[in-house]
Amino acid sequence: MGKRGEKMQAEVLDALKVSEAPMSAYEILAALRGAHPKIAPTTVYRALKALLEHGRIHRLESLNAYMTCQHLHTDDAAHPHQSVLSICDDCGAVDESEAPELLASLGDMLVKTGFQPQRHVIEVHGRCADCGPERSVR
Amino acid sequence: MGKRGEKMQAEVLDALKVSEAPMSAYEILAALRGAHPKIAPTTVYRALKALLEHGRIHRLESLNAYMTCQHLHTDDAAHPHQSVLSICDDCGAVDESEAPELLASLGDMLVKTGFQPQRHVIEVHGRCADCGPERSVR
DNA sequence: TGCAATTTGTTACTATGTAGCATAGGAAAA
DNA sequence: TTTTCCTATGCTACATAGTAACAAATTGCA
Repeated sequence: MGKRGEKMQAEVLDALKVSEAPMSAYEILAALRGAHPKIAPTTVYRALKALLEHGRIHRLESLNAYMTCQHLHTDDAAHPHQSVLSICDDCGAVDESEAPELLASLGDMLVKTGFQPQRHVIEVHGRCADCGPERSVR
Repeated sequence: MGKRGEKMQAEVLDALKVSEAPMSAYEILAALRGAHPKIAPTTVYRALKALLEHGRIHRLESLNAYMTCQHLHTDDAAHPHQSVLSICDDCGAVDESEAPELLASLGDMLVKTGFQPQRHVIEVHGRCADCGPERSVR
């Protein structure tokens, strides 16, 4: 296993940890420009790919953005998993929940039709508790 | 209500109906080049937006692509709804299922945390019945 | 030390989506 | 019928997201 990529991955992960909301790849790129003036998109995407494979981050398909995985990670235990992501369209905050029964019943339903599930994308848009019920004024 | 947009929308919808698999906006653009040599992306995106709002098509967030809604539509009844989309990564076919109980329990779970759901994105990647269980050779 | 493997840099490109403004054509009022 | 207005479309340009291909550098190991 190559360890050389880990420095860049750590910097990308730090950028994501600092941010409240998910970041697009190009926002990460901009954040790293300070330390690496010549950094290119390719470098960021390579780090993101590795982090995704290790389950350290999630990609938000409906936002084209990335966030850190909120579940516990020991340094060496890579554990990719399936989550439900709830996205506040008002403040941009995203929360991650596990819902094993729900995923199981979703899987069961599809298996009955002959479909073999491999990856779930479950993203719910709405308003988070902090932003409260629909306000007319934003 | 303006009716002028409907011609373009119908042509986009037809292109999607003809296709087995979902199409990207630019594939639709290419398909319409025959009838409209000078068509620009903007036009296609405007038609897609209107069709989405009327529930005639779905956007696949994890593919950046669009497909027709497989549920019945009378010509005037616009009924946007929430579906589960199962996407075959082998042949590209997408199937749409309704799962009201599942969506309800997902919603309930989030509401308990104070989150107010407004739009669900549920896309499951895997292999469809036709493509069968995992083949080593593709 | 020197070779092999892999990361990173670099350039260029493809894909996806939007802004802004001019124009045209239909609906509705005069 | 003619004018006015609203909105769809055409059009140019741009913004954002992601990838390919190859060169240069760095590390591990013989």
